[in-house]
Amino acid sequence: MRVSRIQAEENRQKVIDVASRLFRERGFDGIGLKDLMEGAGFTQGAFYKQFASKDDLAAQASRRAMASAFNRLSSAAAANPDDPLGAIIALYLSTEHREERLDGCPVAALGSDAARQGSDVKASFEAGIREYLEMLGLCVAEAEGKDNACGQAMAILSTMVGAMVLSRAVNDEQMSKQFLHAAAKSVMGWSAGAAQKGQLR
Amino acid sequence: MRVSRIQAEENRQKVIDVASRLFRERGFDGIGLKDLMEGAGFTQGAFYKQFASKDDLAAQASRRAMASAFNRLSSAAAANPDDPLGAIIALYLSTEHREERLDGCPVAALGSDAARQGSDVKASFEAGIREYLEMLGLCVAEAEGKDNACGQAMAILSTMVGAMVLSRAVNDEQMSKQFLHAAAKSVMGWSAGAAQKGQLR
DNA sequence: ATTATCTATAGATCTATAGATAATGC
DNA sequence: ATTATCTATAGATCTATAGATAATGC
Repeated sequence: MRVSRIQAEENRQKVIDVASRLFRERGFDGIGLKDLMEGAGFTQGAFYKQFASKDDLAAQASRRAMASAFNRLSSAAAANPDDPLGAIIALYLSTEHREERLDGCPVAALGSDAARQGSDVKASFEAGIREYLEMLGLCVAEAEGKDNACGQAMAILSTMVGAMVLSRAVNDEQMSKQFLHAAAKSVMGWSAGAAQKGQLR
Repeated sequence: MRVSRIQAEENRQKVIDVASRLFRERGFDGIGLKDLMEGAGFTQGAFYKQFASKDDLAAQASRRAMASAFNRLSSAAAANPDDPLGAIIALYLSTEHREERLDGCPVAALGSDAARQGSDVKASFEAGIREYLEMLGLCVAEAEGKDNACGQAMAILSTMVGAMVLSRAVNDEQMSKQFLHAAAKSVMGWSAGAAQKGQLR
């Protein structure tokens, strides 16, 4: 039954990966250790040799989820050097992202929950949010000069997170889409695409 | 043990009031029927004569919470007829609101959770969000003409909700405040105060 | 007679721990 | 000898129901 140290570490990583997805889908309180461990292919008994507590896993899974979401946005930006912010906005405020809580932005999927968690989980969110802001700040500075790029990055992120939360909290598909479109239109003003079209604010 | 019909209805309302607060504080999955009923001064056994299920209470409590939050914002707007939007923004994006999940905006406190709930809870959120948008749309139209007031109301609400969620998801007090300030600065552009100062976008 | 609330409980699930098992690592 | 994972279980809690109690409403 015992596996090698290397295998054990791989297994631990597997649990973190699975948890980072299942927490986003069901919430920190919406899934138990049994389902989390079985989702990774283990029994519940193995949990406490891998993690100190459910909170411990929540903090590590949050960090992993934030890093994964950052990489997706960052890749989209890198693939569109002419308008990196436009690419990020289009990806974040898409109906595909809205439908995909499992692999989407953890702030939108778990932000309200995170407020109720301990400081370890919040530290994971904070670290990921700082990465988000750095990325957005660079885009804004590139398009518009670096005057208060940090504040503008915060405003852009707020608008995108809020629009995604709102679009997922209603039944009406039309209203849901309108939130995404209205937010995209609003934050696009900061992008290079808009700047080129003379829509600078 | 039995009480009058009138008293029974008052008791039911009391449970909804208490639940609207406790759900905001602990999340839909973070508090059980026993604590909810005891918070209202009853035992758990009385629950199913008052409500069909926990989901049923969640939907009714969400509606109550949205109505209560709308009233607070609406009152602030009415008390400042010169700049109603400015008053709403100042109240929503305050550190007091951030600290007060229990009585604050349910979208910020439970938005991520609502996405995982059934259509009844989402209907409650949707109805409240429509009230929010109507109020914001009127403010925008008043200050700036009614061209696309609805879309601007959606963008403003998205920015405010997102900033509150973000400000509650991090440990760093400075960063938390910066989200509120950056969002306020961003959405203030739509207010009458800004319009009077020639800061129209 | 009806019923709002109570006490009590069923049956499921939750987090966490204990001890068994079987493979690794020294 | 150590230990990663397993089975099993403790003790708490969850949603929901059943039956008792005592007051209302006819």
